[in-house]
Amino acid sequence: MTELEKQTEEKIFEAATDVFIEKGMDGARMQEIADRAGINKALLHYYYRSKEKLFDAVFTIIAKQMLKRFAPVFDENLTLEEKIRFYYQQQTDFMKRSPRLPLFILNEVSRNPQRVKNVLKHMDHTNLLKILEEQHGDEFARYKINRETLPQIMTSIAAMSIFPFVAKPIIEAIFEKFGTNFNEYIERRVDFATAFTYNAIKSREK
Amino acid sequence: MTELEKQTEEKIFEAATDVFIEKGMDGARMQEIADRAGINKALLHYYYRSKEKLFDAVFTIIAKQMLKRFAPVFDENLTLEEKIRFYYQQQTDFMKRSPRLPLFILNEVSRNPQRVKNVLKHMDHTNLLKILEEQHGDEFARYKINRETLPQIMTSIAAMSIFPFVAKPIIEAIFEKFGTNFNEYIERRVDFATAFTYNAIKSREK
DNA sequence: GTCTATAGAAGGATAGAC
DNA sequence: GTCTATCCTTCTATAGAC
Repeated sequence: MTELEKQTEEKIFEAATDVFIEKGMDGARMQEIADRAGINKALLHYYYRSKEKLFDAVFTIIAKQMLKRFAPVFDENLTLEEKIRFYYQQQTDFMKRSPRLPLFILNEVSRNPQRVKNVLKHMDHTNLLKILEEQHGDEFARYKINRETLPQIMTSIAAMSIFPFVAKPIIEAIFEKFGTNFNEYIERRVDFATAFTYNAIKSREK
Repeated sequence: MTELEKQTEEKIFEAATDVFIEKGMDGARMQEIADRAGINKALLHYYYRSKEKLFDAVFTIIAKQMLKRFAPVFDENLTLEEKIRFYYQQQTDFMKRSPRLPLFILNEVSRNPQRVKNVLKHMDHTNLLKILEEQHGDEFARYKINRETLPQIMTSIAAMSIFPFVAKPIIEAIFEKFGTNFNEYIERRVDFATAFTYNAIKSREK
């Protein structure tokens, strides 16, 4: 593959990424992707046979990149509270730069649930739970974190960080009526969510 | 307006609601709406001039119905904990019946933020904050709930209840690997979220 | 590998008969 | 009010020249 080929393919891929995230699969137009890439429609089909295949390529890469960012959560040198904070920080930083991305993924995954399975298929997940249990076994016992409550806690943490960006237009509209500023709210989000979550977990102790 | 007219218009509206929620504005097809309503495309345009206007009608009604369901949260006979539980219960019951609805709304609102403002425009919102402050002034003081932390708490509560349904395909795929069942998880969600949230709030006391 | 031109299908919208 | 037939635009995809 020559340098020029790679350049073109990459330009197409980047343009497609932008347009798909902005408009979704159904709303995206091959013409717009071609325009943004500075080439014509025919060339899109030369590199990627169809809109569907182009979308799949974009979606797979994006989803895998998102997953990769959170491996450091399993860093053993962090306390449980630090892990929680680290996760919130990573998510928030990421979504401040790509605010439309979470909704895009939720959307397309909902329309085609098979996509998630394809992405997760090649991930080493079997040990993640064990790693957490080994690193924080005593805390898990003290706070009654088990195979029943851990899913509740983890989805709550994901929810707390992702939802504000997914529901941004609604939150902004409501905040406007009460004189609250969305950006200031986000600036405080990591601190608040970390304390809120960790306090909730700690108070499970009896 | 005759009974038959109303019947047809309603059949169209209901079919459109189903299709729009399932496919979104971009993915929906007038032909499919006509088929499901048992009429032809021309009649769609007779009642609603365009796809856009049909969509607007559907979206406005749905959004207003959703908002209406939560007025009882401001019932003065409930304690703060009961209010939180009531909200989680309402949301969860609602989304168990219409699981695709929250993502639909988030999606379309994100693509056209003006829609939220149109829906909120006719709502009496100015007093909601005052009502809450009057009913729970002492708890607000004790737990340091103010105009800065209340938005954090309320978005957290919304997140905890809505996110599991919005991210259902992802959560299900991950749960599957760990042998967790989504429906059982949801059955426990109201209890867990209520305790989690209320504990987090209480632990703000110093 | 990249372009122009166009095929072919689908979708929204309308005209006109009943 | 409801239908059939059709217009017109838009979109994906391909053929063929360079």
